[in-house]
Amino acid sequence: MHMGLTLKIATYNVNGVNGRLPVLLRWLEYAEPDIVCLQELKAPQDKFPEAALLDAGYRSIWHGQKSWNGVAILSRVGEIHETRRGLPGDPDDTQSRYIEAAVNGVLIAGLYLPNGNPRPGPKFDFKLAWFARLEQHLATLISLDAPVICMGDFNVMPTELDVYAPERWRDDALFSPEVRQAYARLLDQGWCDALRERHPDEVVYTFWKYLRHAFERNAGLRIDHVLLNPLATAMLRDAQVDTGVRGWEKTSDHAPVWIELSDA
DNA sequence: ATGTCGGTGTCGCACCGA
Repeated sequence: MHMGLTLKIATYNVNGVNGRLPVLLRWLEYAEPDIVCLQELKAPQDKFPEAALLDAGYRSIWHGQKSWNGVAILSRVGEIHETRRGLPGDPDDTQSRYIEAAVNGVLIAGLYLPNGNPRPGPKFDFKLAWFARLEQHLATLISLDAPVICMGDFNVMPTELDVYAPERWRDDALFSPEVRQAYARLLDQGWCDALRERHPDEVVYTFWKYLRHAFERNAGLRIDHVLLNPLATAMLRDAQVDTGVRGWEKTSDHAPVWIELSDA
């Protein structure tokens, strides 16, 4: 990162990048993020709206997949130097859930962690295995001599404060002890949960189901997270959720989350 | 259990995953 620079970096689970394109473009214009990670593209590799995003001022790299998953990194502040797509450790994992790139002197890791329901079951086992691979990989990134930002839909509520009705989520794959412990181990590695760092005691949600007017009732969850290595943590100036976006027409069930980093 | 989306397949309504 260059001296005197401020970067606004965001993550947004769009829940279908093509069905959601008008909302995505509207949010980019409204929020003016410099770097963005997207999840749940739900688009094959050749159906990503590269041209529309270029028109909006963003270049992109993406890892698409038919029907499900899919992650992307957008930048309006220079080239995106891809360093990795897919987590190491399982050659049989074909799901597009991880993408990583160097942009403007910072390393960006964008991820979409498996949902894992129903628990118990093979999907839950896959979630734990994926989490273990993430843990291993992030251990290799935390001490890099550059700010590292690992962000996305983790499908984990880290604490009771992050769930509108904790008792109803006890057995769910998003709130199970194994998964919360895995998230806590990332923090133990030294990663800083940026949103919680800036809002220690506040109820902050990033996701509300479409069902039963969850947003209107603020029956939400905090499952989209921004993790910072120590160098990035020292530059953290702000972290917020664009909650209003969740109230827009034809919106995603997630709201965008962003941070501001500055070396000034 | 509830009930709401996008994407996909087979064709105008079913299913799946979330």
